[in-house]
Amino acid sequence: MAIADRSALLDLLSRSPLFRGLPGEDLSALAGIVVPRVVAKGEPVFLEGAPSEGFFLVFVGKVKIVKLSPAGKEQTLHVHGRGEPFAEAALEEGARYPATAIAVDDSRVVLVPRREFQRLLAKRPAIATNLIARLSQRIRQLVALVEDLALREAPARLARYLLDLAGEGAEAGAAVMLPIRKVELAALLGTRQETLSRALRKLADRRVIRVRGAKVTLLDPNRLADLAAGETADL
Amino acid sequence: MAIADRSALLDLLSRSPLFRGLPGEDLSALAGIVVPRVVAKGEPVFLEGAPSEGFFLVFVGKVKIVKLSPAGKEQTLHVHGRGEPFAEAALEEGARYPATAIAVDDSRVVLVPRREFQRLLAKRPAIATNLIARLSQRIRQLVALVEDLALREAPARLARYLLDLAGEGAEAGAAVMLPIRKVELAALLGTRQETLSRALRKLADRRVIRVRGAKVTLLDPNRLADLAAGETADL
DNA sequence: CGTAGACTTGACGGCATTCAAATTGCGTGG
DNA sequence: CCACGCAATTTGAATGCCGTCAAGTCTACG
Repeated sequence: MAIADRSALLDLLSRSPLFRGLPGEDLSALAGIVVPRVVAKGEPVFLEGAPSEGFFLVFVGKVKIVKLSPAGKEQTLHVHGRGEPFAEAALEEGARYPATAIAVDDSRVVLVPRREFQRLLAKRPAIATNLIARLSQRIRQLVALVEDLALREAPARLARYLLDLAGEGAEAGAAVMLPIRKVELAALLGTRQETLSRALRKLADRRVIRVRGAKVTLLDPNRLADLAAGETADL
Repeated sequence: MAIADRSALLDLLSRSPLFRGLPGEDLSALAGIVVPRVVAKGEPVFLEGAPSEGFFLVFVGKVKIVKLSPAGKEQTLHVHGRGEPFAEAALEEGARYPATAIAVDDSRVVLVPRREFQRLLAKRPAIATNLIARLSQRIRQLVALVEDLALREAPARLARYLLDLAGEGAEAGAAVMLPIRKVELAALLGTRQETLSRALRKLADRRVIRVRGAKVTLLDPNRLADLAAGETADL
Protein backbone atom coordinates (compact mmCIF):
# COMPACT_ATOMS: atom_id res chain seq x y z
CA MET A 1 0.00 0.00 0.00
CA ALA A 2 1.37 3.36 -1.01
CA ILE A 3 2.82 5.69 1.60
CA ALA A 4 0.13 8.21 0.87
CA ASP A 5 -2.42 5.66 2.02
CA ARG A 6 -0.93 5.17 5.44
CA SER A 7 -2.39 8.27 6.98
CA ALA A 8 -5.72 7.52 5.34
CA LEU A 9 -5.53 4.05 6.82
CA LEU A 10 -4.75 5.39 10.28
CA ASP A 11 -7.65 7.75 9.89
CA LEU A 12 -9.93 4.89 8.91
CA LEU A 13 -8.85 2.78 11.87
CA SER A 14 -9.21 5.56 14.38
CA ARG A 15 -12.75 6.27 13.23
CA SER A 16 -13.83 2.65 13.24
CA PRO A 17 -16.34 1.83 15.97
CA LEU A 18 -14.09 -0.95 17.18
CA PHE A 19 -10.89 1.02 17.58
CA ARG A 20 -12.22 4.37 18.59
CA GLY A 21 -10.23 5.81 21.45
CA LEU A 22 -7.30 3.47 21.02
CA PRO A 23 -3.83 4.89 21.77
CA GLY A 24 -1.81 5.95 18.75
CA GLU A 25 0.76 3.25 19.16
CA ASP A 26 -1.89 0.55 18.90
CA LEU A 27 -3.35 2.13 15.80
CA SER A 28 0.09 2.28 14.33
CA ALA A 29 0.66 -1.38 15.13
CA LEU A 30 -2.71 -2.22 13.59
CA ALA A 31 -1.86 -0.33 10.44
CA GLY A 32 1.16 -2.56 10.10
CA ILE A 33 -0.81 -5.75 10.68
CA VAL A 34 -3.74 -5.09 8.46
CA VAL A 35 -3.89 -6.58 4.94
CA PRO A 36 -5.31 -4.44 2.13
CA ARG A 37 -7.35 -6.03 -0.63
CA VAL A 38 -8.89 -4.80 -3.82
CA VAL A 39 -12.24 -6.29 -4.82
CA ALA A 40 -13.96 -5.62 -8.13
CA LYS A 41 -17.69 -5.05 -8.29
CA GLY A 42 -19.53 -8.34 -8.05
CA GLU A 43 -16.52 -10.24 -6.72
CA PRO A 44 -16.57 -11.95 -3.32
CA VAL A 45 -14.51 -10.84 -0.34
CA PHE A 46 -15.15 -14.25 1.20
CA LEU A 47 -17.56 -17.10 0.71
CA GLU A 48 -19.93 -18.61 3.21
CA GLY A 49 -18.37 -21.61 4.89
CA ALA A 50 -14.78 -20.54 4.31
CA PRO A 51 -12.55 -20.65 7.39
CA SER A 52 -12.31 -17.23 8.98
CA GLU A 53 -9.11 -15.31 8.36
CA GLY A 54 -10.36 -12.46 10.50
CA PHE A 55 -12.71 -9.57 10.01
CA PHE A 56 -12.71 -6.69 7.54
CA LEU A 57 -13.09 -2.96 7.29
CA VAL A 58 -14.43 -1.18 4.22
CA PHE A 59 -11.85 1.31 3.02
CA VAL A 60 -13.46 2.40 -0.23
CA GLY A 61 -16.68 1.26 -1.86
CA LYS A 62 -19.52 -0.93 -0.59
CA VAL A 63 -19.73 -4.56 0.46
CA LYS A 64 -22.90 -6.58 0.96
CA ILE A 65 -23.33 -9.60 3.18
CA VAL A 66 -25.63 -12.15 1.59
CA LYS A 67 -27.13 -15.56 2.03
CA LEU A 68 -27.53 -17.57 -1.15
CA SER A 69 -29.89 -20.49 -1.65
CA PRO A 70 -29.11 -23.47 -3.85
CA ALA A 71 -32.05 -22.34 -5.96
CA GLY A 72 -30.20 -19.12 -6.65
CA LYS A 73 -32.26 -16.81 -4.50
CA GLU A 74 -30.45 -14.20 -2.50
CA GLN A 75 -31.13 -12.41 0.77
CA THR A 76 -28.93 -9.48 1.73
CA LEU A 77 -28.26 -9.16 5.43
CA HIS A 78 -26.47 -5.86 5.35
CA VAL A 79 -24.65 -3.40 3.11
CA HIS A 80 -21.49 -1.92 4.59
CA GLY A 81 -20.01 1.40 3.53
CA ARG A 82 -16.76 3.19 4.21
CA GLY A 83 -15.32 2.71 7.68
CA GLU A 84 -17.62 -0.10 8.68
CA PRO A 85 -16.29 -3.38 10.02
CA PHE A 86 -17.92 -6.64 8.96
CA ALA A 87 -17.67 -10.34 9.83
CA GLU A 88 -16.84 -9.55 13.46
CA ALA A 89 -18.92 -12.56 14.43
CA ALA A 90 -16.39 -14.98 12.96
CA LEU A 91 -13.48 -14.38 15.30
CA GLU A 92 -13.26 -17.61 17.21
CA GLU A 93 -10.72 -20.30 16.68
CA GLY A 94 -11.90 -22.41 13.80
CA ALA A 95 -14.86 -20.20 12.97
CA ARG A 96 -16.30 -20.15 9.47
CA TYR A 97 -17.97 -17.26 7.75
CA PRO A 98 -21.73 -17.70 8.18
CA ALA A 99 -22.54 -15.77 5.00
CA THR A 100 -20.92 -14.51 1.81
CA ALA A 101 -19.48 -11.01 1.32
CA ILE A 102 -19.63 -9.46 -2.13
CA ALA A 103 -18.46 -6.06 -3.38
CA VAL A 104 -21.41 -4.01 -4.61
CA ASP A 105 -19.09 -1.48 -6.25
CA ASP A 106 -15.38 -1.63 -6.98
CA SER A 107 -13.99 -1.59 -3.47
CA ARG A 108 -10.95 -1.70 -1.26
CA VAL A 109 -11.11 -3.43 2.08
CA VAL A 110 -8.60 -4.29 4.77
CA LEU A 111 -8.39 -7.61 6.55
CA VAL A 112 -7.68 -7.59 10.26
CA PRO A 113 -6.20 -11.06 10.82
CA ARG A 114 -7.84 -13.11 13.53
CA ARG A 115 -4.76 -13.99 15.52
CA GLU A 116 -3.30 -10.54 15.64
CA PHE A 117 -6.65 -9.09 16.57
CA GLN A 118 -7.09 -11.53 19.41
CA ARG A 119 -3.68 -10.61 20.72
CA LEU A 120 -4.67 -6.95 20.72
CA LEU A 121 -8.02 -7.82 22.27
CA ALA A 122 -6.29 -9.51 25.19
CA LYS A 123 -4.09 -6.48 25.69
CA ARG A 124 -6.80 -3.82 25.47
CA PRO A 125 -10.01 -4.64 27.32
CA ALA A 126 -11.58 -1.48 25.90
CA ILE A 127 -11.73 -3.19 22.52
CA ALA A 128 -13.72 -6.03 24.05
CA THR A 129 -16.25 -3.49 25.25
CA ASN A 130 -16.48 -1.95 21.80
CA LEU A 131 -16.81 -5.36 20.23
CA ILE A 132 -19.60 -6.37 22.59
CA ALA A 133 -21.45 -3.17 21.75
CA ARG A 134 -20.97 -3.81 18.05
CA LEU A 135 -22.19 -7.38 18.24
CA SER A 136 -25.22 -6.29 20.24
CA GLN A 137 -26.02 -3.73 17.59
CA ARG A 138 -25.70 -6.35 14.87
CA ILE A 139 -28.12 -8.55 16.79
CA ARG A 140 -30.63 -5.72 16.91
CA GLN A 141 -30.26 -5.23 13.15
CA LEU A 142 -30.87 -8.88 12.51
CA VAL A 143 -33.88 -8.90 14.80
CA ALA A 144 -35.28 -5.98 12.83
CA LEU A 145 -34.69 -7.88 9.61
CA VAL A 146 -36.48 -10.92 10.95
CA GLU A 147 -39.32 -8.67 12.00
CA ASP A 148 -39.52 -7.28 8.49
CA LEU A 149 -39.47 -10.65 6.82
CA ALA A 150 -41.93 -12.32 9.14
CA LEU A 151 -44.31 -9.57 10.10
CA ARG A 152 -44.42 -6.98 7.34
CA GLU A 153 -45.43 -6.94 3.71
CA ALA A 154 -43.21 -5.47 1.07
CA PRO A 155 -44.64 -1.90 1.06
CA ALA A 156 -44.31 -1.71 4.84
CA ARG A 157 -40.67 -2.80 4.69
CA LEU A 158 -39.99 -0.16 2.12
CA ALA A 159 -41.70 2.45 4.27
CA ARG A 160 -39.58 1.49 7.25
CA TYR A 161 -36.43 1.58 5.19
CA LEU A 162 -37.18 5.04 3.85
CA LEU A 163 -37.85 6.38 7.33
CA ASP A 164 -34.62 4.82 8.54
CA LEU A 165 -32.77 6.50 5.72
CA ALA A 166 -34.32 9.89 6.39
CA GLY A 167 -33.49 9.70 10.09
CA GLU A 168 -35.56 10.72 13.06
CA GLY A 169 -36.81 14.18 12.33
CA ALA A 170 -38.15 13.54 8.85
CA GLU A 171 -40.04 16.62 7.71
CA ALA A 172 -42.65 16.51 5.00
CA GLY A 173 -40.84 17.25 1.76
CA ALA A 174 -37.53 15.81 2.91
CA ALA A 175 -35.71 13.98 0.15
CA VAL A 176 -33.40 11.00 0.37
CA MET A 177 -31.12 9.40 -2.19
CA LEU A 178 -31.17 5.62 -2.30
CA PRO A 179 -27.59 4.62 -1.55
CA ILE A 180 -27.76 1.39 -3.55
CA ARG A 181 -29.31 0.19 -6.78
CA LYS A 182 -32.89 -0.94 -6.62
CA VAL A 183 -32.05 -4.59 -7.23
CA GLU A 184 -29.75 -4.43 -4.21
CA LEU A 185 -32.40 -2.70 -2.17
CA ALA A 186 -34.92 -5.34 -3.12
CA ALA A 187 -32.54 -8.08 -1.95
CA LEU A 188 -32.01 -6.21 1.30
CA LEU A 189 -35.75 -5.89 1.84
CA GLY A 190 -36.21 -9.57 1.15
CA THR A 191 -38.01 -9.29 -2.13
CA ARG A 192 -37.55 -8.89 -5.91
CA GLN A 193 -36.96 -5.82 -7.95
CA GLU A 194 -40.35 -6.23 -9.56
CA THR A 195 -42.07 -6.24 -6.20
CA LEU A 196 -40.03 -3.27 -5.00
CA SER A 197 -41.00 -1.38 -8.12
CA ARG A 198 -44.65 -2.05 -7.47
CA ALA A 199 -44.30 -1.06 -3.82
CA LEU A 200 -42.71 2.26 -4.81
CA ARG A 201 -45.50 2.77 -7.29
CA LYS A 202 -48.14 2.07 -4.68
CA LEU A 203 -46.71 4.62 -2.24
CA ALA A 204 -46.26 7.16 -4.99
CA ASP A 205 -49.84 6.68 -6.23
CA ARG A 206 -51.03 7.48 -2.74
CA ARG A 207 -48.97 10.66 -2.61
CA VAL A 208 -46.96 9.37 0.33
CA ILE A 209 -43.70 9.65 -1.58
CA ARG A 210 -42.48 10.89 -4.94
CA VAL A 211 -39.89 8.97 -6.91
CA ARG A 212 -37.43 10.38 -9.41
CA GLY A 213 -34.84 7.75 -10.15
CA ALA A 214 -32.83 7.23 -6.97
CA LYS A 215 -34.28 10.33 -5.35
CA VAL A 216 -37.25 9.75 -3.11
CA THR A 217 -39.18 12.63 -1.59
CA LEU A 218 -41.16 11.97 1.54
CA LEU A 219 -44.42 13.81 1.02
CA ASP A 220 -46.16 12.47 4.11
CA PRO A 221 -43.82 11.01 6.73
CA ASN A 222 -46.62 10.41 9.21
CA ARG A 223 -48.58 8.29 6.83
CA LEU A 224 -45.34 6.54 5.92
CA ALA A 225 -44.80 5.72 9.58
CA ASP A 226 -48.32 4.32 9.79
CA LEU A 227 -47.66 2.11 6.81
CA ALA A 228 -44.32 1.00 8.29
CA ALA A 229 -46.12 0.04 11.48
CA GLY A 230 -48.20 -2.41 9.49
CA GLU A 231 -51.36 -0.51 8.87
CA THR A 232 -52.95 -2.31 5.99
CA ALA A 233 -55.81 0.10 5.42
CA ASP A 234 -55.80 0.74 1.71
CA LEU A 235 -56.83 4.08 0.38
CA MET B 1 -35.53 -18.07 47.64
CA ALA B 2 -35.27 -21.01 49.97
CA ILE B 3 -31.91 -22.09 51.31
CA ALA B 4 -32.27 -25.42 49.57
CA ASP B 5 -32.24 -23.54 46.28
CA ARG B 6 -28.88 -21.93 46.84
CA SER B 7 -26.81 -24.89 45.81
CA ALA B 8 -29.08 -25.42 42.81
CA LEU B 9 -28.54 -21.80 41.92
CA LEU B 10 -24.78 -22.08 42.21
CA ASP B 11 -24.95 -25.16 40.07
CA LEU B 12 -26.98 -23.30 37.46
CA LEU B 13 -24.58 -20.38 37.39
CA SER B 14 -21.49 -22.54 37.16
CA ARG B 15 -22.94 -24.39 34.18
CA SER B 16 -24.05 -21.30 32.35
CA PRO B 17 -22.04 -20.59 29.19
CA LEU B 18 -21.29 -17.12 30.47
CA PHE B 19 -19.91 -18.01 33.85
CA ARG B 20 -18.25 -21.31 33.13
CA GLY B 21 -14.86 -21.49 34.75
CA LEU B 22 -15.42 -18.60 37.10
CA PRO B 23 -13.79 -18.83 40.57
CA GLY B 24 -16.10 -19.95 43.37
CA GLU B 25 -16.04 -16.64 45.12
CA ASP B 26 -17.42 -14.87 42.04
CA LEU B 27 -20.17 -17.43 41.65
CA SER B 28 -21.03 -16.97 45.28
CA ALA B 29 -21.14 -13.21 44.85
CA LEU B 30 -23.33 -13.65 41.79
CA ALA B 31 -25.71 -15.89 43.67
CA GLY B 32 -26.18 -13.08 46.13
CA ILE B 33 -26.78 -10.49 43.42
CA VAL B 34 -29.15 -12.39 41.23
CA VAL B 35 -32.92 -11.80 41.50
CA PRO B 36 -35.25 -14.82 41.23
CA ARG B 37 -38.60 -14.49 39.52
CA VAL B 38 -41.55 -16.77 39.01
CA VAL B 39 -43.39 -16.50 35.71
CA ALA B 40 -46.62 -18.31 34.91
CA LYS B 41 -47.19 -19.89 31.50
CA GLY B 42 -48.12 -17.23 28.98
CA GLU B 43 -46.91 -14.36 31.14
CA PRO B 44 -44.14 -12.01 29.99
CA VAL B 45 -40.70 -11.82 31.57
CA PHE B 46 -40.23 -8.46 29.90
CA LEU B 47 -41.83 -6.52 27.08
CA GLU B 48 -40.20 -5.17 23.96
CA GLY B 49 -39.15 -1.58 24.43
CA ALA B 50 -38.88 -1.75 28.21
CA PRO B 51 -35.63 -0.38 29.64
CA SER B 52 -33.17 -3.17 30.29
CA GLU B 53 -32.78 -4.25 33.89
CA GLY B 54 -30.17 -6.78 32.89
CA PHE B 55 -30.21 -10.24 31.38
CA PHE B 56 -31.78 -13.49 32.55
CA LEU B 57 -31.08 -17.15 33.05
CA VAL B 58 -33.74 -19.85 32.82
CA PHE B 59 -33.83 -21.76 36.08
CA VAL B 60 -36.87 -23.94 35.48
CA GLY B 61 -39.22 -24.09 32.51
CA LYS B 62 -39.01 -22.50 29.05
CA VAL B 63 -39.01 -18.93 27.83
CA LYS B 64 -39.57 -17.78 24.25
CA ILE B 65 -38.32 -14.55 22.71
CA VAL B 66 -40.88 -13.12 20.31
CA LYS B 67 -41.58 -10.21 18.03
CA LEU B 68 -45.20 -9.11 17.88
CA SER B 69 -46.79 -7.10 15.11
CA PRO B 70 -49.55 -4.55 15.63
CA ALA B 71 -51.74 -6.88 13.57
CA GLY B 72 -51.25 -9.54 16.21
CA LYS B 73 -48.90 -11.79 14.29
CA GLU B 74 -46.04 -13.35 16.16
CA GLN B 75 -42.56 -14.51 15.21
CA THR B 76 -40.55 -16.48 17.72
CA LEU B 77 -36.82 -15.77 17.64
CA HIS B 78 -35.73 -18.41 20.09
CA VAL B 79 -36.92 -20.72 22.83
CA HIS B 80 -34.65 -20.95 25.87
CA GLY B 81 -34.55 -23.90 28.21
CA ARG B 82 -32.93 -24.60 31.57
CA GLY B 83 -29.55 -22.98 32.09
CA GLU B 84 -29.69 -20.72 29.07
CA PRO B 85 -29.09 -17.00 29.33
CA PHE B 86 -31.23 -14.62 27.28
CA ALA B 87 -31.35 -10.88 26.54
CA GLU B 88 -27.55 -10.60 26.73
CA ALA B 89 -27.74 -8.12 23.87
CA ALA B 90 -29.40 -5.49 26.06
CA LEU B 91 -26.57 -4.77 28.44
CA GLU B 92 -25.56 -1.27 27.55
CA GLU B 93 -26.40 1.81 29.48
CA GLY B 94 -29.90 2.86 28.53
CA ALA B 95 -30.53 -0.19 26.36
CA ARG B 96 -34.07 -1.38 25.74
CA TYR B 97 -35.20 -4.94 25.14
CA PRO B 98 -35.50 -5.41 21.38
CA ALA B 99 -38.13 -8.15 21.72
CA THR B 100 -40.58 -9.60 24.21
CA ALA B 101 -39.89 -12.61 26.45
CA ILE B 102 -42.79 -14.88 27.39
CA ALA B 103 -42.88 -18.04 29.50
CA VAL B 104 -43.95 -21.03 27.43
CA ASP B 105 -44.48 -23.14 30.53
CA ASP B 106 -44.67 -22.17 34.19
CA SER B 107 -41.10 -21.05 34.77
CA ARG B 108 -38.57 -19.66 37.17
CA VAL B 109 -35.87 -17.33 35.93
CA VAL B 110 -33.17 -15.26 37.56
CA LEU B 111 -32.34 -11.70 36.65
CA VAL B 112 -28.69 -10.70 36.54
CA PRO B 113 -28.86 -6.93 37.07
CA ARG B 114 -27.06 -4.85 34.49
CA ARG B 115 -24.92 -2.76 36.82
CA GLU B 116 -23.68 -5.60 38.92
CA PHE B 117 -22.92 -7.63 35.87
CA GLN B 118 -20.94 -4.83 34.30
CA ARG B 119 -18.90 -4.51 37.45
CA LEU B 120 -18.11 -8.21 37.32
CA LEU B 121 -17.36 -7.93 33.62
CA ALA B 122 -14.77 -5.26 34.28
CA LYS B 123 -13.13 -7.41 36.93
CA ARG B 124 -13.08 -10.69 34.99
CA PRO B 125 -12.03 -10.35 31.36
CA ALA B 126 -12.75 -14.04 30.86
CA ILE B 127 -16.45 -13.21 31.05
CA ALA B 128 -16.06 -10.76 28.20
CA THR B 129 -14.62 -13.55 26.09
CA ASN B 130 -17.54 -15.81 26.96
CA LEU B 131 -20.00 -13.04 26.22
CA ILE B 132 -18.44 -12.34 22.84
CA ALA B 133 -18.67 -16.01 21.97
CA ARG B 134 -22.27 -16.09 23.08
CA LEU B 135 -23.25 -13.02 21.08
CA SER B 136 -21.50 -14.41 18.01
CA GLN B 137 -23.46 -17.59 18.39
CA ARG B 138 -26.71 -15.66 18.69
CA ILE B 139 -25.84 -13.82 15.50
CA ARG B 140 -25.34 -17.10 13.71
CA GLN B 141 -28.72 -18.30 14.96
CA LEU B 142 -30.41 -15.18 13.72
CA VAL B 143 -28.69 -15.43 10.36
CA ALA B 144 -29.99 -18.99 10.11
CA LEU B 145 -33.49 -17.75 10.92
CA VAL B 146 -33.29 -15.07 8.27
CA GLU B 147 -32.12 -17.69 5.83
CA ASP B 148 -35.10 -19.83 6.69
CA LEU B 149 -37.60 -17.04 6.35
CA ALA B 150 -36.22 -15.61 3.14
CA LEU B 151 -34.91 -18.60 1.29
CA ARG B 152 -36.83 -21.67 2.34
CA GLU B 153 -40.41 -22.82 2.17
CA ALA B 154 -42.17 -24.24 5.19
CA PRO B 155 -41.41 -27.92 4.61
CA ALA B 156 -37.71 -27.14 4.12
CA ARG B 157 -37.62 -25.16 7.38
CA LEU B 158 -39.18 -28.07 9.17
CA ALA B 159 -36.65 -30.45 7.63
CA ARG B 160 -33.77 -28.28 8.78
CA TYR B 161 -35.22 -28.00 12.26
CA LEU B 162 -35.61 -31.76 12.58
CA LEU B 163 -32.04 -32.36 11.46
CA ASP B 164 -30.84 -29.75 13.93
CA LEU B 165 -32.73 -31.49 16.66
CA ALA B 166 -31.35 -34.89 15.76
CA GLY B 167 -27.80 -33.58 15.69
CA GLU B 168 -24.99 -34.35 13.28
CA GLY B 169 -24.87 -38.09 12.99
CA ALA B 170 -28.54 -38.72 12.36
CA GLU B 171 -29.03 -42.38 11.46
CA ALA B 172 -32.04 -43.63 9.56
CA GLY B 173 -34.61 -44.60 12.15
CA ALA B 174 -33.41 -42.10 14.74
CA ALA B 175 -36.27 -40.56 16.68
CA VAL B 176 -36.57 -37.13 18.20
CA MET B 177 -39.11 -35.65 20.59
CA LEU B 178 -40.35 -32.18 19.74
CA PRO B 179 -39.39 -30.09 22.78
CA ILE B 180 -42.24 -27.61 22.38
CA ARG B 181 -45.88 -27.66 21.35
CA LYS B 182 -46.57 -27.54 17.66
CA VAL B 183 -48.08 -24.05 17.81
CA GLU B 184 -44.83 -22.86 19.35
CA LEU B 185 -42.79 -24.69 16.78
CA ALA B 186 -44.84 -23.14 14.01
CA ALA B 187 -44.15 -19.67 15.42
CA LEU B 188 -40.45 -20.49 15.62
CA LEU B 189 -40.43 -21.67 12.01
CA GLY B 190 -42.20 -18.51 10.94
CA THR B 191 -45.50 -20.05 10.03
CA ARG B 192 -48.89 -21.23 11.39
CA GLN B 193 -49.85 -24.43 13.04
CA GLU B 194 -52.01 -25.34 10.07
CA THR B 195 -49.09 -24.98 7.70
CA LEU B 196 -46.79 -26.92 10.01
CA SER B 197 -49.35 -29.67 10.19
CA ARG B 198 -49.48 -29.85 6.41
CA ALA B 199 -45.69 -29.83 6.18
CA LEU B 200 -45.43 -32.72 8.61
CA ARG B 201 -48.05 -34.54 6.61
CA LYS B 202 -46.20 -33.96 3.39
CA LEU B 203 -42.94 -35.35 4.73
CA ALA B 204 -44.74 -38.28 6.31
CA ASP B 205 -46.60 -39.09 3.07
CA ARG B 206 -43.26 -39.30 1.34
CA ARG B 207 -41.89 -41.68 3.95
CA VAL B 208 -39.17 -39.24 4.95
CA ILE B 209 -40.40 -39.10 8.53
CA ARG B 210 -43.01 -40.75 10.69
CA VAL B 211 -45.02 -38.74 13.18
CA ARG B 212 -46.62 -40.03 16.37
CA GLY B 213 -47.67 -37.05 18.43
CA ALA B 214 -44.52 -35.27 19.53
CA LYS B 215 -42.30 -38.14 18.47
CA VAL B 216 -40.81 -37.84 15.03
CA THR B 217 -38.85 -40.68 13.48
CA LEU B 218 -36.38 -39.82 10.75
CA LEU B 219 -36.86 -42.53 8.17
CA ASP B 220 -34.59 -41.03 5.55
CA PRO B 221 -32.18 -38.39 6.88
CA ASN B 222 -30.43 -37.98 3.54
CA ARG B 223 -33.61 -37.11 1.74
CA LEU B 224 -34.48 -34.85 4.65
CA ALA B 225 -31.18 -33.05 4.19
CA ASP B 226 -31.91 -32.62 0.48
CA LEU B 227 -35.29 -31.11 1.30
CA ALA B 228 -33.70 -28.84 3.91
CA ALA B 229 -31.24 -27.66 1.29
CA GLY B 230 -34.14 -26.44 -0.78
CA GLU B 231 -34.64 -29.20 -3.27
CA THR B 232 -38.12 -28.61 -4.60
CA ALA B 233 -38.43 -31.78 -6.64
CA ASP B 234 -41.79 -33.20 -5.70
CA LEU B 235 -42.41 -36.92 -5.67
C1' DC C 1 -67.09 -40.97 29.63
C1' DG C 2 -66.95 -36.06 29.07
C1' DT C 3 -64.49 -31.92 28.45
C1' DA C 4 -60.66 -28.76 27.17
C1' DG C 5 -56.77 -28.06 24.72
C1' DA C 6 -53.97 -29.62 20.97
C1' DC C 7 -53.90 -30.81 16.51
C1' DT C 8 -55.68 -31.77 11.67
C1' DT C 9 -58.17 -31.04 7.47
C1' DG C 10 -60.70 -28.55 3.83
C1' DA C 11 -61.96 -24.43 1.16
C1' DC C 12 -60.86 -19.97 -0.38
C1' DG C 13 -58.23 -15.69 -1.16
C1' DG C 14 -54.14 -12.68 -1.36
C1' DC C 15 -49.45 -11.23 -1.72
C1' DA C 16 -45.50 -12.15 -3.82
C1' DT C 17 -42.78 -14.70 -7.26
C1' DT C 18 -41.92 -15.97 -11.94
C1' DC C 19 -41.67 -15.36 -16.76
C1' DA C 20 -41.81 -12.28 -20.45
C1' DA C 21 -41.52 -8.03 -22.65
C1' DA C 22 -41.51 -3.07 -22.87
C1' DT C 23 -39.38 1.18 -21.42
C1' DT C 24 -36.18 4.33 -19.31
C1' DG C 25 -31.54 6.00 -18.00
C1' DC C 26 -27.14 6.90 -19.05
C1' DG C 27 -22.13 6.49 -20.51
C1' DT C 28 -19.55 6.32 -24.77
C1' DG C 29 -18.24 6.92 -29.46
C1' DG C 30 -19.26 9.45 -33.47
C1' DC D 1 -24.68 17.32 -29.18
C1' DC D 2 -26.91 13.19 -30.51
C1' DA D 3 -27.42 8.18 -31.34
C1' DC D 4 -26.42 3.57 -29.85
C1' DG D 5 -26.42 -0.14 -26.63
C1' DC D 6 -26.25 -2.09 -22.27
C1' DA D 7 -27.98 -1.96 -17.74
C1' DA D 8 -31.53 -0.75 -14.77
C1' DT D 9 -36.20 -0.44 -14.02
C1' DT D 10 -41.08 -0.95 -14.90
C1' DT D 11 -45.23 -3.30 -16.26
C1' DG D 12 -48.35 -7.20 -17.34
C1' DA D 13 -50.22 -11.84 -16.76
C1' DA D 14 -50.26 -16.37 -14.70
C1' DT D 15 -49.10 -19.43 -10.87
C1' DG D 16 -48.30 -20.94 -6.15
C1' DC D 17 -47.39 -20.98 -1.33
C1' DC D 18 -49.18 -19.72 2.61
C1' DG D 19 -52.54 -17.44 5.68
C1' DT D 20 -57.30 -17.20 7.24
C1' DC D 21 -61.65 -19.09 8.54
C1' DA D 22 -64.25 -22.82 9.94
C1' DA D 23 -65.12 -27.54 11.17
C1' DG D 24 -63.75 -31.70 12.59
C1' DT D 25 -60.73 -35.19 15.21
C1' DC D 26 -57.65 -36.70 18.74
C1' DT D 27 -55.97 -37.19 23.34
C1' DA D 28 -54.88 -36.53 28.09
C1' DC D 29 -57.04 -36.53 32.23
C1' DG D 30 -60.39 -35.95 35.82
